[in-house]
Amino acid sequence: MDSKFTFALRKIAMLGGLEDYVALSSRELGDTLDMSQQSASKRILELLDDNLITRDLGARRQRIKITPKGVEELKVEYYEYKKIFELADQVVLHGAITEGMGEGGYYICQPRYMEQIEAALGFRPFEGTLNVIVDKEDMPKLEIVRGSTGHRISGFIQDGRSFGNVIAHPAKIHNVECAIVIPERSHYSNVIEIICQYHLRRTLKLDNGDRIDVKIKI
Amino acid sequence: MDSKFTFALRKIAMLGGLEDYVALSSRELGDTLDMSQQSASKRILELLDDNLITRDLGARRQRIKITPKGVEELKVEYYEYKKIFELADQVVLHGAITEGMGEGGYYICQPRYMEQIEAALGFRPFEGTLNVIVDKEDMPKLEIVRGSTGHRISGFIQDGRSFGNVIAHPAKIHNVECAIVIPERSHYSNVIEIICQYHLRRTLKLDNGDRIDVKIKI
DNA sequence: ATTACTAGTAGACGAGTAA
DNA sequence: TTTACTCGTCTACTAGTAA
Repeated sequence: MDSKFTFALRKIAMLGGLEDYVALSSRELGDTLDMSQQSASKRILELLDDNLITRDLGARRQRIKITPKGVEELKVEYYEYKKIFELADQVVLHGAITEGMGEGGYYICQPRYMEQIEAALGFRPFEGTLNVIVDKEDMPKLEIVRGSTGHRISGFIQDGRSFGNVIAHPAKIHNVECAIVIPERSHYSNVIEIICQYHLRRTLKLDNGDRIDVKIKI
Repeated sequence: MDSKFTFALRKIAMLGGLEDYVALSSRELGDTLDMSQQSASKRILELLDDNLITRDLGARRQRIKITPKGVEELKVEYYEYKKIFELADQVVLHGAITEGMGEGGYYICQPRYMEQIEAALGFRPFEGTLNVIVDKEDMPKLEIVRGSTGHRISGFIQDGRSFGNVIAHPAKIHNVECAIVIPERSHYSNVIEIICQYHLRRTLKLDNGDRIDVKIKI
């Protein structure tokens, strides 16, 4: 799609042509597009040719409306921008609550981890983690998270058992501050573990299978 | 801003040039912009000239990063799209034109009301209101409007008669800016009164019984 | 491989103007 | 007033090619 077409389409949308016919002379369009009346008229004919707008050519003033195809074109650009600017500072993962493996909760609740988490994130986690199965289509976004810095929580050895480094990424679930924790040497997994100051299941009344959004700052 | 500049800028952003330098040859950029290597090279020079990108011209591959000015340009477009597509905060009432009761037109045209309306809505209403009988099935939507904030137009007492508070909700009929006005202490009614800068009946060629859509921002 | 110059050309634009 | 044609100009593109 030629950028000058979507540019014109966007301006028509801003003038109200998205949902309804809008009275719009070629001179007016030319003014908003910063071009002559003649060129705007030509642009309108091109948009008509490409089936991006329809037009009701009245006696005095034409009325223009964007077609469903035109709306789709605009949405494509809109979603491009969304991707650009929402990926810039946060990633939103969609998924479903699942039962904890037991493992993660025990793991992260070691005092040596807890102290560091409190220092890094500003809260002392509730004992236990909330586990979320990330939607398949959001796995690339999870990889972005894995690739980002986060806060490193150093590992240690205790009672002959080795606890590895963990990366904590600050996040929010329904505006509740939390963090997702990922072992530094993690294998590929579609389950993420979330720690929080509060008991998330109780606070947000979550049950297994419930769907949630996890917003992660990166 | 020329649309072809923001187009190129957007593609560079999608390739990762928003936050960091991204290795991007003129041929690659040409491919994503659907133009020749030569034109892409020229486009890069133009963007540099306009201070929209900076560039680290290494021995083998140049690396490109969008400047703060370039980010601003992109954000302007992003917010334009947001405005276009998130105008979904509206209620559309369907109904039919009816004869004014006379009452409303006299009521709202009091200068004390008019001044406030002009200040709140940005237009001085034409004297008289357009009355619309709202479809029965849209009455729940009308209740949503009544429940929303709107602009309060304060009442007053004049010539021993009391004029109560009125709530004005900005609206559009076929893309013409207007507002529906509802007395704060209104009884249940399926007729709404609409004020507008223009004579709506004449401007939109409306007769009693004609059906219209009223889009109300909430 | 790159980047980017020059030269030639297609097409985009605006002025004039008709309907 | 509109919309939109023709036509001349000038810009924007690509091909060829140098560095």
